[in-house]
Amino acid sequence: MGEKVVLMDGHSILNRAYYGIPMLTNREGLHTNAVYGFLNIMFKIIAEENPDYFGVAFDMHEKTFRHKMFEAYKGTRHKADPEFIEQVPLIQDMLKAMQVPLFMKAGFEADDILGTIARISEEKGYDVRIISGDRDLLQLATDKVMIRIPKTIKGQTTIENYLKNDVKSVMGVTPIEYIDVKALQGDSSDNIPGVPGVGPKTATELIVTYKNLDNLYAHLDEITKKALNKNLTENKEQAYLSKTLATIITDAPIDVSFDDLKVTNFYTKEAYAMCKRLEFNKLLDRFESAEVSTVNDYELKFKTGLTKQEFDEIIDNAKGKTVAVNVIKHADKSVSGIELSIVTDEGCGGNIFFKDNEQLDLFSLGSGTDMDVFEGFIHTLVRDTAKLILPDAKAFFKYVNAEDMEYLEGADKLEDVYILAYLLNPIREEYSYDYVAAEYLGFTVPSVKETDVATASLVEADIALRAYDELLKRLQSENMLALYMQIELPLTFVLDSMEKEGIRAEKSALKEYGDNLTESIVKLEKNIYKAAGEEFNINSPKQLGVILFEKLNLPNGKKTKTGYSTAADVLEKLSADYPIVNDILEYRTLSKLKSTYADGLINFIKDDGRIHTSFNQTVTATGRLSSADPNLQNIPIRMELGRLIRKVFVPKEGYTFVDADYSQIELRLLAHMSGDDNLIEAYKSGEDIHRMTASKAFNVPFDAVTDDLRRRAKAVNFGIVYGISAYGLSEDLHISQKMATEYIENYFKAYPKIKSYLDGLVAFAKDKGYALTLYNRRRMIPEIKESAFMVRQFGERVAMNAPIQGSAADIMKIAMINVYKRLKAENIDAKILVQVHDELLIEAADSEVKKVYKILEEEMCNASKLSVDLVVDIHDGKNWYEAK
DNA sequence: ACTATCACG
DNA sequence: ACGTACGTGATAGTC
Repeated sequence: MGEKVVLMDGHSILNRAYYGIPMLTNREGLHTNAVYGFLNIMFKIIAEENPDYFGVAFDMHEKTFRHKMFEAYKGTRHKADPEFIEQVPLIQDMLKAMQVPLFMKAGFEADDILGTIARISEEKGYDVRIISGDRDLLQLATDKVMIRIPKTIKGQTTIENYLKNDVKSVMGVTPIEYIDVKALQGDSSDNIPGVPGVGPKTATELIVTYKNLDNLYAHLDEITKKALNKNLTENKEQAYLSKTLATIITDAPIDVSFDDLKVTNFYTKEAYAMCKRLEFNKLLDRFESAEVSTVNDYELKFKTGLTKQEFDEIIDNAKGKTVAVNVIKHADKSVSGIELSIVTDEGCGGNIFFKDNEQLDLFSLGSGTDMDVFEGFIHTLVRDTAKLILPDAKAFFKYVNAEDMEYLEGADKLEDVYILAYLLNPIREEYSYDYVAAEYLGFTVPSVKETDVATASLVEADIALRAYDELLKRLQSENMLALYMQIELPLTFVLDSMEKEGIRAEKSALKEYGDNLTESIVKLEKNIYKAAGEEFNINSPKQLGVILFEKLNLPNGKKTKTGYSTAADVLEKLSADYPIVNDILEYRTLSKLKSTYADGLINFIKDDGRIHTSFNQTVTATGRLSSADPNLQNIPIRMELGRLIRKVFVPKEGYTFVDADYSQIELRLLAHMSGDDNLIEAYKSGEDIHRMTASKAFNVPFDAVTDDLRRRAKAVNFGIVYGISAYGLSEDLHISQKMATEYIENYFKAYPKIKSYLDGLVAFAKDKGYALTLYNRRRMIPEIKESAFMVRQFGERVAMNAPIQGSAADIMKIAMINVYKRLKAENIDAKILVQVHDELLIEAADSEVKKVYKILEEEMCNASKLSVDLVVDIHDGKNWYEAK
């Protein structure tokens, strides 16, 4: 077997990949789908061919010399997406990093380079494979030169292979004749004019008969079709010109050194770093992990697994210093315990592991001797350091006792690195230390997967220490320092308090609620099976779809990617005519309540009888909090049956729930931020805002607004806040898009400044790439610069929504901090337990309820001074149901 | 790991 | 023509 040369057509494969793979972007906002697809095709080919020589050819520029000669035909060539163009240098850099030779030559297309190298290779007796997405290359096929055309359909890549004979059997002409076919039929994407009126079929027929242009024109008189004959005659010159354009040059003046083409090692450290940067995590497996540590300048100088004595010394050394501290609870199958890592600003650091035989409980640390030592270390770190740099302050607080927490709150010596990173770009999935290292320090560091937990926790501390200064600087230059110092950082203490406090939930009541549900569910199940004529899994949308739309033949409206849609809005349309559908809807409701709430919540009730959720501060794109494990921000309320669950949330004995929620805070913010006089006046009048909107937008006297009209106006108000679209509104109100458009126009007529305000938000985001809230919180909107219409429109809606939703979040956070501080300062026996975006739930000693009302009212209303008043509704009760 | 669905603001 | 309201998290089923 001779040696093998594999050549890739860079642009064309990149282009195939671009259109074949869904859009991907990395955290820098670089588009990477084409690069990713290219590499996958490349690896597949290399695995199949195992070549001795490998290279990739690129066009020098979008328009090459040969085509510049014929400027006239340029018009048909449509401009490539910027998202594609951006990836050309990326793949070239990647290939260079992989030691793959690139071929480019001014004045020649990639085709010419491929043709030339293929010819030389064949002359040397090598087998040649050319990988391209372009059938033009077929003219290069011989018995030794195979053209391979990959096609990616639904993620599956199949490859068409053409040797000389394959071209003949598939295209009907030989590779050489194929040039003349192209000359006749033309190719608009390649600016080859061809002969008017001659398409692929006629062109092939003609060349099959006459073999080439010369012979065709020599026998022109044999062409009996009048129009065809005329076209060929009149466009003879253009046909020959087209042939020149279509012919791939095989003797381009390029130096081909087969030494350079020799395949060496693709998996270099540079390539590894690039894959990391582009976030091609699946490809990283191909690299030996030994490369990792040598990728860049990062070096971990500290040791893991220190003894108590060794760590003692390091802690001693840390006194009075700036220290990064990281605590990781580590629950492996074999060992459970805590990793404690610290790094000081004077180059000292280390890690120690505290083994715990029993399962660690966050809310009551074990009392073994090891735990005593651990607690001693934490105490010293809290009290005796000058500054604490924490990757995740709230997580750290879980290991700090109440007294030390008091001290910390007053000490002003904290930085939270992940909050800093979150504020700089809140749309990240996560803020892991390897992200911070790569984004803000330019280091590639081993991720937890690539190393062990101990090392990872130490690296995390190290990165936190190295990064916080840079992060603060960036925050300052973006005018976000106040947001960080006055809102987010103080809030960590409030959230910590809420999480530690938890909320009491009655296990027995929850159990009873669940049992009642089960009874109803069983009955519904029976009905459904009977109506369906068989038993099936009602929870499976797939099986349900088959039963409803195939077996029972119900009229089906919408479809999803995977099959029939059985979503509630689809089923609701059918429920009037088919009783089974009603039962299914009810079954859905009940099983949701049972699985997520009744059964779900019971597992979260701890020994103290309370549920301790996590309020996440670095999750949402807009600045809101989120709640998880369990989510206490989506406890049912809209339907009575679900709402009853709130009765299991109760205050401890002698205490009462006080619940306060902002009235229409987002709409009030819209009034303030847009400065629309009509909306501001509407609020100042104190009238029902939806009724007012209906009256103004639908041109009806205020008192004549019907409930239905009010409902529609309310939907428009919501729509405005979401970043209005006629489609969305029409779906929501079940009206035509035309009607919805009319509603929106009327709305903007009623509130003219809102229109210009929203337009301004979109323009701002288009210009800057982000949106801002009242308190300078930033939301990146990369979508707004995309060329894909849908994506860009989404970006525009986000640009309208983020400032409103985000400002409401800012204000609520300020209110939380102030309420928290007031309760503390005035020594009131009451604690904030839960926040639900515009609502605060407080557990107050019965005797303190009145004071708590006052504090909530004052602090929530005065959290921000707007041109319309902030209004708060407050209730109290002996459970969450009553208090709301 | 991904999709569909549905609970909340 | 494109085919969606903004922001979350949990569950069950499917691959």
